Amino acid sequence: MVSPNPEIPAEIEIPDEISGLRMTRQRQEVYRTLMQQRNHPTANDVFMRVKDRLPNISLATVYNCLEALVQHGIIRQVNFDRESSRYCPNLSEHGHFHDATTGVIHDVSFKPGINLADVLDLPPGAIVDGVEVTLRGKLVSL
Amino acid sequence: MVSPNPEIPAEIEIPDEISGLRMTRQRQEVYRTLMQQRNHPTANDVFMRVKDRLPNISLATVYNCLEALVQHGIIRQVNFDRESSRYCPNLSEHGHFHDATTGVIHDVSFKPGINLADVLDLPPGAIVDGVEVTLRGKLVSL
DNA sequence: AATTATAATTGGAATAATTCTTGATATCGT
DNA sequence: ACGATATCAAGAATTATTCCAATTATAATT
Repeated sequence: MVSPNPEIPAEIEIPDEISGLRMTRQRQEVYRTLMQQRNHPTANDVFMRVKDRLPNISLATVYNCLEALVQHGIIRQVNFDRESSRYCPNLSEHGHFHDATTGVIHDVSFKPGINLADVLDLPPGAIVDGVEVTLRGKLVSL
Repeated sequence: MVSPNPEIPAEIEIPDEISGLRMTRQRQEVYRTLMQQRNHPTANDVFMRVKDRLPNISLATVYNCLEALVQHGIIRQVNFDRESSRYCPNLSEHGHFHDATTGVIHDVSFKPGINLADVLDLPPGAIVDGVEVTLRGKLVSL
């Protein structure tokens, strides 16, 4: 069931509910923003973008929406050191390369057939349910 | 050259200088704490422990010392989501497994011969100078 | 050893991201 | 439509960390 609201252009159609989460107008717009601008925005970035479509939305609501989406496994929250959290709709298992010169964050996938747990010496009995791989460095032109 | 100060028990002897960083009394005590209690303390944890030996030390100084030690590659700063930073004197390349039930953080090393860059599809031209691998999960008794 | 220069330390104020609170709105089930 | 529940908005509160200005300690120079 897609949203019938004519105000919402159909570029990206967002269901009324995802993984049991009711997709309110605010959550839709937050989610749409992440789907459209895949450059790992912060909560504040999302807030500014969403305001074009929902001028009355508050930053607290953006935080609430992002949290709800993260909680329901619809998006991922990404942290670099102590900087503001960033959000990303790419659910495939991947890491992030943070280019120090441009500040751009690149998604980094694992080579085919690689399972991170296989290359690590985990403590016995460890059941992993979340992995974060973060690389920092420079991107030089070849 | 080790510290001749008789107030400092010799359990762990700390040089006057490490990697070009002058080891003041405060930096020594901060570093000693990390070497002795290897459970990834926060700045505040370190502060409370160091106060036993240096009752006048300030939290700002602990932050300054930790930053100086990190900057000089003497210790590592570890971040879990948006929690307070934690600090760790284990300089070998390793990741961290965060046990959700106990809150304990376990160091996780790579299996021998594994180079993280080899299992990732890095963007072309990427020069990596810092890696962080964080796992979250549970530790079950076998 | 005294003097100057430089670096480190303190304590408190300032900052920034995020969370909390409360009252208003919207949505759902009956 | 009605009451119960969930969500939202606005701003206050919180928390980790950084900044600042004044003092103290260390190092370098004479």
